[in-house]
Amino acid sequence: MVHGAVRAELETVKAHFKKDGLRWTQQRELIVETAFLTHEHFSAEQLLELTRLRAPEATVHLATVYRTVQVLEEGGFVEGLEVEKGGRLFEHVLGHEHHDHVICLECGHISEFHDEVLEQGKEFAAKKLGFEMRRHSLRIYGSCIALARDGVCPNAPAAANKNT
Amino acid sequence: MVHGAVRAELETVKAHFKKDGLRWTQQRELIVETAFLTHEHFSAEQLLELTRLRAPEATVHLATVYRTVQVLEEGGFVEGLEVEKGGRLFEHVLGHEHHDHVICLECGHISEFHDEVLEQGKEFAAKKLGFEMRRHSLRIYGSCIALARDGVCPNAPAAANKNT
DNA sequence: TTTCGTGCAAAGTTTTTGCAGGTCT
DNA sequence: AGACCTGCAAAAACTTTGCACGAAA
Repeated sequence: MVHGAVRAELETVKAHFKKDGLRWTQQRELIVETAFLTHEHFSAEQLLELTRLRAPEATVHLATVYRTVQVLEEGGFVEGLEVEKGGRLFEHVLGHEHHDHVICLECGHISEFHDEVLEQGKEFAAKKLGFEMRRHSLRIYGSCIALARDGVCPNAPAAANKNT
Repeated sequence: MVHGAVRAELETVKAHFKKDGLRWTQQRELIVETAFLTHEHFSAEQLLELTRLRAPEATVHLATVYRTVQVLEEGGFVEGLEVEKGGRLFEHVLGHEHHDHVICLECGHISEFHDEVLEQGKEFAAKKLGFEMRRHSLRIYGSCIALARDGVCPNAPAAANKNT
């Protein structure tokens, strides 16, 4: 089930592909849909699994996921997040307000937050340097919010990936 | 030539190693010295090359660099910086004031800056979330400062690595 | 039908690991 | 001597690429 906002954005992506003479294939549609439906950060491998779950009958290959995500990133539809171990994680943008990340050093869990004061501070700092800011990434590392609150890390030591 | 500040820090690192029952070998000393003498971000491979330049007679292997950098990172003597392509870059900390990074999307050049307003903003934002901040990383991507100023990217397209 | 995309497998990168011999304490 | 390190090579983990066939325009 693809609800309104996702459907609209899907059209935008489709238009973007067509504009560049790229084809809108079954695989691409599935991958993009899945990326937009996922409210988590995902690796290429996870996105593949999620896509296959949604469409077990279709054939989708990891290489295709990589290729599609690359186009999406260039188009500004998803953003990559480099992490310390393993490869990169992605998240859709889909008109989201920019947000920063809070990463638990214990379990790898990633939370998001938005702080207007910080946003203005970045804007100002970049301007002061005469630097043309295109995008930015702030990550705060420490102990999980839930860990601090409940005394328990909801994501067990071995469960850094969570896509349910 | 190892000047004062580096020498002092070297002793600190050495003490840290010994405290943990780790040995202070010729390789480790060379690698750590080199890391502290370098005022640039370096990859493991670059650190190896720099070390070999400083001590052509010694034998140092890439695996040893990785192992040493790992210990240094755990001890808080260097910090890793995940980058979009290829592996991670490192930089020594050596009592430096914390700084943020400005990365040119054209040439990959990394500049640094420090902004007290931003620092306080991060502190405040983390506190507001009840998150225990251990460290943080802010990166602003855009066009090189020098590019904006001079109209020329000082680091030619193919020269993302610069360690002189 | 022409062009582009896909699956597959192979190659590329960067980082980690097992092992046997060498070095530090 | 004993524990820890190192170089080497092989393995791992992640991503990219060449190619022949299949799908989109």
